[in-house]
Amino acid sequence: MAAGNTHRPRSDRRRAEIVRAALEVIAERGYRGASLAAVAERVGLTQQGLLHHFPTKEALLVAVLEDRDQWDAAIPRRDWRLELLTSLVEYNAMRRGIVQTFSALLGEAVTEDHPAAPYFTRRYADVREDLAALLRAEFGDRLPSGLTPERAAPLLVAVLDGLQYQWLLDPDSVDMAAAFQDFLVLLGE
Amino acid sequence: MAAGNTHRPRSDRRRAEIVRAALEVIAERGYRGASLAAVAERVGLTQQGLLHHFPTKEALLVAVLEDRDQWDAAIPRRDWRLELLTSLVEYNAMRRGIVQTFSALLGEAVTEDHPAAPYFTRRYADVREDLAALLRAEFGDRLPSGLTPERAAPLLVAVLDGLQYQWLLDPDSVDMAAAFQDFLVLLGE
DNA sequence: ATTATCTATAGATCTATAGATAATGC
DNA sequence: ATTATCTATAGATCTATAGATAATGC
Repeated sequence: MAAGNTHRPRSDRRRAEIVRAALEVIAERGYRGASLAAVAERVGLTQQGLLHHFPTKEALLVAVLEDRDQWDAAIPRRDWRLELLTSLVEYNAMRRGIVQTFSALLGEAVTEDHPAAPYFTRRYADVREDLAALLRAEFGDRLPSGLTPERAAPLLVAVLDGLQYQWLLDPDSVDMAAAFQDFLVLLGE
Repeated sequence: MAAGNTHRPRSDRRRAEIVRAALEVIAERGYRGASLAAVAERVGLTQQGLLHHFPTKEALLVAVLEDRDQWDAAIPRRDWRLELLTSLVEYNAMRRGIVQTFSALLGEAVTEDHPAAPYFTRRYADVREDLAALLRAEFGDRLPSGLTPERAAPLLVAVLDGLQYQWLLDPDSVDMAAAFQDFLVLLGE
């Protein structure tokens, strides 16, 4: 029901190429600054050729956001553990591009009527909920520090995002993985 | 030596009006999305009239960033205390516009060659340093949790920034001030 | 005189539509 | 036949420059 991507394999491959190129261009220039022509050029198409696969710029953005969800879905968020978060941060430190794409999009999403705003709003609500569940599974109704899982969850998300910005601006001064580990110790003791 | 703004008071007032309008437009559309015409219209000028006061769009951005530094400088960062940070967060929760402006700029600043990137890189290095000094003054060389001030500082910055994004996206679901207070408890016990 | 503002405009972009041609898959 | 891609182009913008006019301050 959700699929429908076994027929037209050629087209699907093209779309995947375009989405990947869009991720790159958004990392470099943000969504508003990303031109369809720049994305098209990266896959050897004209801008009009690209619009055959995605009828509008916004449709391309939607595909980019869905693509990210698929990555994450490799491991259902319900099954996350704290150690998994640590390795996620370590993994992210090795793929600057993708971190930059989504940090740039998050920043833009707080401006008025941004097409990615509903996505991020929903996503963060979900992530907070899932992380609270994770913390409850790990620690019960109170963390060692006395916080409830529901109050710790937004802090966990904030640390993850906030560290990314500091790291992107100055990778040599900020050790994302070590800092995140410090925060986990804080939460857990 | 740094001043030179007592003569031409009329011009300075105009520039201040323009900077304020620019803050608003950047909050709504980001820097790349903010057109000089939109800023000009807000102060009753043509776009070309605005360029008399700021010769380029980038010069206007620089003025916006300097304006922010002046706000902060009302209380020198060296004199900050933890309680002051708490009231800063409470204050920020009452001025969404300015938070939105700088959250949008921070997001854009991680894209390539963004004119605000050097500003944020330097600023965060400074803020981390000053917050480490603050924590050392408050707790000594080890926080109660065992962290050094230098390791706690980037977490503090990350929580401040990260909470702002969650709050901007969904103010009803995130109590910025309460969450920040929770984090301070975590740090201090 | 100097400063502030305006009109006119060059020169780049950008997204999206229309319609023609080339390539692919039954 | 259908899908993919291209050329041509409309219609908006955008920043910045040039040069004229209006307002201000000695």
